[in-house]
Amino acid sequence: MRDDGLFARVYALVRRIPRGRVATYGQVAAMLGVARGARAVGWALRALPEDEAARVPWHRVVGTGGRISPRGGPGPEIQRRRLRAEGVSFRGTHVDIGRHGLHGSVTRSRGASD
DNA sequence: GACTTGACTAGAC
DNA sequence: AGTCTAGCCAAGT
Repeated sequence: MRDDGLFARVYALVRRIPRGRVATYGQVAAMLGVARGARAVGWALRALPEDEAARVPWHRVVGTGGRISPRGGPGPEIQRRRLRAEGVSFRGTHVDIGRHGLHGSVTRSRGASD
């Protein structure tokens, strides 16, 4: 399997998250095959270069329950604003993941044999 | 190969 | 609902 590092895999998956929809770190990790790699996913996004951030909708990735992780910068603020711009409903400080969560839309359309 | 760090998660207070 | 602790995973040093 391509060991391009977890980054490429995370980016590729996050990139195909439909607009107006959000996924959790754990969800992304699970789809990548790393059941408890939620933290690893966060690591990948933390290392997300600006040039990649331009094409990767990192703002569509939130924590469990739709909560936005406090990375200690203007990040959360921008993320929330961007999600809102996509029509995502917010329940206070958390995203209404029950309504915008991935219902299986990100289905990997790659070969059935990965 | 061991230690440290971090955009995580679930459970307890 | 907010805060703390313990457990997990991958990458960096």
